[in-house]
Amino acid sequence: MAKRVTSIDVATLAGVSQSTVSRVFSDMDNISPEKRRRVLDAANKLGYIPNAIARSLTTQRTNIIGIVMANLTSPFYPYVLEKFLQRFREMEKQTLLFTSAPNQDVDDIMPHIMQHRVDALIITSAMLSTEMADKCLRYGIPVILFNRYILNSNANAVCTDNVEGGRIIANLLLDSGHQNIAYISGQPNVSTNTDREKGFSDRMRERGMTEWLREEGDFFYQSGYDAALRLLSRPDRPDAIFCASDNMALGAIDAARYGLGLRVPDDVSIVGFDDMPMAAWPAYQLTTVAQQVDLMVEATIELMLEKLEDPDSRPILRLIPGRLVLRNSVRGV
Amino acid sequence: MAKRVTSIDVATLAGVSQSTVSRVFSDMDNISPEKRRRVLDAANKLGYIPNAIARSLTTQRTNIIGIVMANLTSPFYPYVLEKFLQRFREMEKQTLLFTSAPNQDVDDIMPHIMQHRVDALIITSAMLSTEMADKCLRYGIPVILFNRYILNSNANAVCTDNVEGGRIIANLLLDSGHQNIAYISGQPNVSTNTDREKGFSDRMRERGMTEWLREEGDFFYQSGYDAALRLLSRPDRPDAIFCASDNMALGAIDAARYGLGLRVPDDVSIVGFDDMPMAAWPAYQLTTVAQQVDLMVEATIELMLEKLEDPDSRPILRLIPGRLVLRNSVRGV
DNA sequence: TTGAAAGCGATACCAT
DNA sequence: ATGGTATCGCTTTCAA
Repeated sequence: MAKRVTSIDVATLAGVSQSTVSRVFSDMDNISPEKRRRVLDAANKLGYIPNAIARSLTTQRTNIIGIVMANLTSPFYPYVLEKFLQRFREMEKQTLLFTSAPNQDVDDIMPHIMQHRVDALIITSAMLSTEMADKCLRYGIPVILFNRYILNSNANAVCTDNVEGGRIIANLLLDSGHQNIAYISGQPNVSTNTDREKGFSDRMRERGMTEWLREEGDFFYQSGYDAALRLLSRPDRPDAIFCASDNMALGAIDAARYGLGLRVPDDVSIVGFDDMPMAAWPAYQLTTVAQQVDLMVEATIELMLEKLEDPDSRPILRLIPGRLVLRNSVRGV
Repeated sequence: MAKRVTSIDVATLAGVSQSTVSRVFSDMDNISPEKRRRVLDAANKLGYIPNAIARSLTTQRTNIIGIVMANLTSPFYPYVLEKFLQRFREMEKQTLLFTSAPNQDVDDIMPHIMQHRVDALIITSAMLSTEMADKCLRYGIPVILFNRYILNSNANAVCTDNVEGGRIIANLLLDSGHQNIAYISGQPNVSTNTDREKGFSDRMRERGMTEWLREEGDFFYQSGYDAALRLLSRPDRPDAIFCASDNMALGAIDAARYGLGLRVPDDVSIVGFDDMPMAAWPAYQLTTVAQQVDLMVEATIELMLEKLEDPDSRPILRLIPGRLVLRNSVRGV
């Protein structure tokens, strides 16, 4: 391998001190135009690229944001990741990406993350133990949860207002005259699921419903397909299904159509949650509550910057409203 | 912020030298069990986490792999990324993720990547100028292109055998008796597109076809939808369409069904390329040529490790065969 | 404006 | 097996 070029090599060639080279590449302004030119020439000639590792060691900042993604395979998250990357690029921050292994707690990978001294950490759709959150706080690393929250914890969070989203859907289905509304859940114990169900159930009861069908899913396509098949094969077949995610809703539509030969929305209305790109495809035309990803990402970054400024300010939970998107999978609207 | 804990603090508390602390955390074995315990106790008490930045500075290795993704929004790539992350996790490597801005050359972000001294770089679906490839070589950073290649360059590459894939599809459609086969292309000047088209065209001609319809797309859903709409509205409507990507093929199916009321495959057969998860959904049942992502990722990592061992070995292009997946979007098979 | 020198927090070589 | 110390490539005082 070619010998590595350092600022000393550049300094020697340019006939200046190493400090001066450093100043040029740190964008300091107290430098004579002539020396700056000489330094840049020399650097160019040698193919010098400043070493961010060494810089981080002295500045105590890496300019790297850590981001933990739980599941990239669900079509909603790549879009989230893309947005974050785009914003980070604009901010000239680098991104260290982690995935938590299936069913693995984020706690397990935290040591790896901390070793690299990221400036801040964003965790999507996964939980962090309170102890870990505290540890990060002690280390001065702001942590923002995205799409999950923990009450009474030191972790900040940005989340869609899932409870209100659930209410919106209950209203929609009841307003459009559905009588027998079923719910297909996501994984239990996940706030996105429980909140959506809570809003839905509360509003159902407020409006006089006392019982309804319910199947358990796991947010993924296949579970929606299977659960819908079970629901729609019953003698007391529901006339509407609220699925806790778009993914499951698409599965439910396919189950209705291709599994049982039913028409959507004529025979059964189906609603999702998230608004992933496929929801808009002609094949599905899914009515859903959109998570406003752009707003959520923006809020997350804003929160992160605040915490970077004042690490000890008290934790914040920011709720972003969901937006009802009417397409064509609910009859009578 | 709490004062940072360093190996010196641990050494002091444990009553040993700083070197010893370092040895414990570098997994050296020449250490008495008793001192090791004392060190670990002290570290634990203080909440010590080794600083990877400082370590990288001395070892000249970051343990970080850079990976550039062109478009996360196409459902094929998240799966690729997921695979890479999974393997890197197993190898205890971290991942620095970059996206090239739309229509931006990877060259533009290379300085950022190089600053962080990644141990190796994987570039998916984007090109690198020959000069940059050379520069990386000089810096001793192995570069592997994934899903693209450049002939006669210093860059290594892993790619599906797209030419053969194109041939396979021509054979399939001709064997099943189609007479009027159209092609919807991806972006021109992209090897994945040109190779697929080349294999397809060559085989078509070898088997006596001289002319066929062709529309230009860009690999994305909407372009497939639009192009199929144009093709299928013609008086000499094709009885089969080969789309250069699954994404476009799904668009084409929707265009046929929902745009024109045609049945797939009865009225028109449609074939894709990639085998993304949705291709298997009941709504589509898309016949396609699968890119064998697992094999490709494995080959990429293997290649990377080879290059890490011997940076000056000559560049390698590794072709992975595509695998025909027969579902239900082609009639007569 | 410029240069000299002291860190940053590890690793690794050299003694012991 | 352990400790002392030079070193990695920068940034950042402090003097000049």
